[in-house]
Amino acid sequence: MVRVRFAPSPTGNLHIGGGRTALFNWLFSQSQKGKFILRIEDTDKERSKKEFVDEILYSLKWLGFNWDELYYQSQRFDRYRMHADKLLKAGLAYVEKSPEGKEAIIYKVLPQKIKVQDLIRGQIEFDSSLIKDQVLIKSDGTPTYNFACVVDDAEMNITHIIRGDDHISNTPKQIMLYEALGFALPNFAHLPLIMGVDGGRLSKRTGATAISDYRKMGYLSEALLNYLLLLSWAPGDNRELISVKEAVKLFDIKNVNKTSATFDLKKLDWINNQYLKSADPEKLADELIPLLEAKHYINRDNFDRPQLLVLVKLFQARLPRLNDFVDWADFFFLEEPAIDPAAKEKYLSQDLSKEFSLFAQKIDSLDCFDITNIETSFRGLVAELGIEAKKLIHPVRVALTGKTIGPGLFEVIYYLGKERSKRRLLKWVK
RNA sequence: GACCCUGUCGUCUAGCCUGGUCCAGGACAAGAGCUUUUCAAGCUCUCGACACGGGUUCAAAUCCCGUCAGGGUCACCA
Repeated sequence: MVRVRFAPSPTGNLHIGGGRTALFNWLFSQSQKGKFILRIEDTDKERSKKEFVDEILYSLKWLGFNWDELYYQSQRFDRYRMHADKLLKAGLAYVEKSPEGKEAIIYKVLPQKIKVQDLIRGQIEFDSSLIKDQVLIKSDGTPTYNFACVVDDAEMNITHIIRGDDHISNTPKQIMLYEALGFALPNFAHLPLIMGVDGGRLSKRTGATAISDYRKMGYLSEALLNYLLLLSWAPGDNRELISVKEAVKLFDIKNVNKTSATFDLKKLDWINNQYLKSADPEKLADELIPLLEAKHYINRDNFDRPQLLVLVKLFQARLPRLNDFVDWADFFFLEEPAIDPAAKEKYLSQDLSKEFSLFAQKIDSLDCFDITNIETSFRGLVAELGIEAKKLIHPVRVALTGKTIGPGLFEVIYYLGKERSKRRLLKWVK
């Protein structure tokens, strides 16, 4: 039975790199019909925070990673102590006293060659004479990372350790401890790191790093997962859009790339748009309701849901991020549209009183106010005036929406309604 | 500095294991055009890479060596 674990430290939010590590662990466990174990590495009492634990669990749930078991290292200190004492008794470790008289337990590193068979990188060799003695239990009684990690992975029967590249140099240290403790070695697989656009480590400087921030910005979890997947793995047939569900079937850890990848928001936006296009409008509406409410565009308990669904359908094909809807569709909710100054300059700087009032009259006199009739009357008007349709379409769009971009004009007029459309047009009639 | 990992279009990648079908394919971005209505949507086209140098071979992106470059790690943080 395959057992993998994701072991975040609650000293910060779940970030992109952590999310990606969780993804590959989860993917591997699912593809092997194994177990996915979550272990909170909260041995650092100073830096570990309950709020970060909550944030990490929340983000993992949002991504859809359900765990089979959950452990906290802070509840297992007696296990680490017990194994450290064992090494002490066996003469493989020694005690060192600090000037204040506190005792730490330190593992004595013996010179040897250590070989690791990495599932992604192949064989890696280390010379342990380059590694200094390793602290197992610090003088404050807490275990060090490498020690707690080995004890836990062994006691939790972890079969495959899938983690970031930055842990490669921890691997020989951990292997020595496995052997000293008499534990069987697990398999190792080191994923390439994700870099920021500046080539360095992904950091807040190079963009948001917390998974929850991506949710806040309006990315769908399916899209983020698809993007993260593509960052170091490809199904091999030139496909870019692949769901996690499909990936589970096709995944083979041997096909994971070795090269570190740069996190590129542009492609994430594109993938997100692809998912937004085919997303269920009902679900998108549910996500949007709190955002629209925050802007006071709607009242949660009293708004026209069918109307919102219509708007979602009108916009979803062109949104890079779901949140853009709030700004792009604002003119449906606001009493007066916010006019973009550049758009006004470009399309409303000349006097269109005659054209606007004629069009207002036209739509006012429509017996059947529907998209087809609105377009027919508009086409009739520009024919009468002898002008090109686009000479009037753009100014009308700006007057009604305040923007130069958006869905088709006649749909906008229809959903805005006869009265509001008229009022917004006549506002520009002198 | 030492040790370790990695090096295909600006970015993500396919191909590399099992050399020839690759004057290197796809996607994002960018640029151009089309769309009797805009657009961040759609369609079409264009630009653009095997890090460098040696070697092996009839033949190398693919195998070997070296160089260079980028990254990671060297904590009583995880």
